[in-house]
Amino acid sequence: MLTPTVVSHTVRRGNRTPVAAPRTSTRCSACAMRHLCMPQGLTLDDMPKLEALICSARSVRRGEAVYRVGDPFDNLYVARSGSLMTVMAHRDGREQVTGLRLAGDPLGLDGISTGLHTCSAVALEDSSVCIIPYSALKHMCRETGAMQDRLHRLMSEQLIRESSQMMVLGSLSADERVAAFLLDVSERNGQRGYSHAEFNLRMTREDMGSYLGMTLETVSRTLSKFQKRGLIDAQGKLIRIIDLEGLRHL
Amino acid sequence: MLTPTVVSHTVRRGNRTPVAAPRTSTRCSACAMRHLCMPQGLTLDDMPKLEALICSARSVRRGEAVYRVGDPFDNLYVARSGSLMTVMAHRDGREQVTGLRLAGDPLGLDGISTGLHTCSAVALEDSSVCIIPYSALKHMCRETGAMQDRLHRLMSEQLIRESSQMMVLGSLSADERVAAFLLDVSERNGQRGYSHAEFNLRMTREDMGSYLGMTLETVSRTLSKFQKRGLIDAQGKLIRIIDLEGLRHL
DNA sequence: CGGATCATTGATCACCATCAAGTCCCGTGG
DNA sequence: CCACGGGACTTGATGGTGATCAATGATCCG
Repeated sequence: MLTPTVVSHTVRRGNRTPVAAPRTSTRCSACAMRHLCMPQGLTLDDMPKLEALICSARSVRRGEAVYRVGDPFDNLYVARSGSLMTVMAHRDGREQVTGLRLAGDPLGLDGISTGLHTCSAVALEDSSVCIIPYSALKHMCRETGAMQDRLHRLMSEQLIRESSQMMVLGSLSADERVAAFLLDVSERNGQRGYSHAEFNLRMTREDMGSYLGMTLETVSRTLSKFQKRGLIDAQGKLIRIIDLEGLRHL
Repeated sequence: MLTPTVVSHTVRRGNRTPVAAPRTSTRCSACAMRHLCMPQGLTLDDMPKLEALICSARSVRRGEAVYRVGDPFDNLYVARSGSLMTVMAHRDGREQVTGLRLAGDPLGLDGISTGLHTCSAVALEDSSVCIIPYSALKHMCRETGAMQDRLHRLMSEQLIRESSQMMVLGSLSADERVAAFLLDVSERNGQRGYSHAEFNLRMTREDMGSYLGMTLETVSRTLSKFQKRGLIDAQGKLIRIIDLEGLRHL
């Protein structure tokens, strides 16, 4: 179902991306803190502890991986700017996109159970991620209940997100899948203070197809169909949702 | 894609199951402890704390739900005997099986993020589950690192399990899906000390189809095909795997 | 501009859903 | 005990959705 050309997501972005991209690494306590902790209301007393969590940032160029399948797990990450996707592989080499991560979304939680990453996280555009050493985070969770809550919630949210995607893949038609995907991205964009109606989807049609369990041709055809029906306006990766309700009703 | 008859999993089991089944509730510290904690090696010092985690058991009859979509989340559960499935619903009422839980598997982790359960957990046969109050567990995780590790690992394992299922749904053919499912059940059965080769699959063909994103007819046909090829021997719900390698190679 | 990737659209075909019988199995009641 | 009834399962026939193959057009970036 997936074409062999998907096999290496780092390479296929073309020769533009050098194998070893420069990694700027700067202190960035405020960043992960805001996303990982603040929303749930830490007390002022917690702030010093919070500062103790060593947290740096890292840039990833388009097509580059934050981590790959099989890499040892030491850190969690939080997308800070840009967007990334997670990719998983079968034994036989077939790959599938398993998730889209926007700013504020966590990355790497899957590595906790075995100590190895079971998927790769690839940047869809030049992005940056916050690095959160897992051991430090664990330590902090034992001191600060709010942090513990926040981590549990993050994991649980991720579980729900994946269950929902299982439903998309298991019971929706091609049209419904594409619509559901657009609505999901729209909503998440809105939650981040951007437009519900217009966004730049950095994934290729092939990535979308892989994520939605269909071929790139069907994705393209479906988007064209939606456009003809006046549901969306798609100019390549730039997508504008015209009739939100129409999309919701199929 | 899913027939309307799936809508109510509790009712459809027939009139045999009374609406309100009796719930035996007994102390059962040892049970959840063993599954949730012991494997990761708690020290002897931890045992008293462990005992403090109030944990009781509950019986669920075939077709009955441990919890339902929308129920308030207070407890985690661990399947103790029998087997259960998790079921999720769309807005429009369509339902899909999202997971199969055997003895030792956790239930309810999805409820942490919102405080409400987002799926239902329905018993596939008369079963029992351990009840673990989440607040007590949280408290204990802050005292005992081993417990914290264990909980994180459970959640992470669940994430991996769901990602894998996303791959099954997104990139495998009908034959491959059924084979993957049989191999998964076989392996998990083996891990529990039962036979790799022979097991009683309590799900109906419809449940399997729902879980695998296909119709019950296709499930049935696929199993028949496997039988003709000498890969398995299926007598209704009793399934014996004859050629494990054959299944692995498609 | 030139080369490669990405996207669109068309034509054909295969897989699997759907519809439809008919059988098996089990629990219940006559 | 056997007949009955209903759900579960199997199997067949047919059609539709989406995959596949193919060719062209758009876009991006060096």
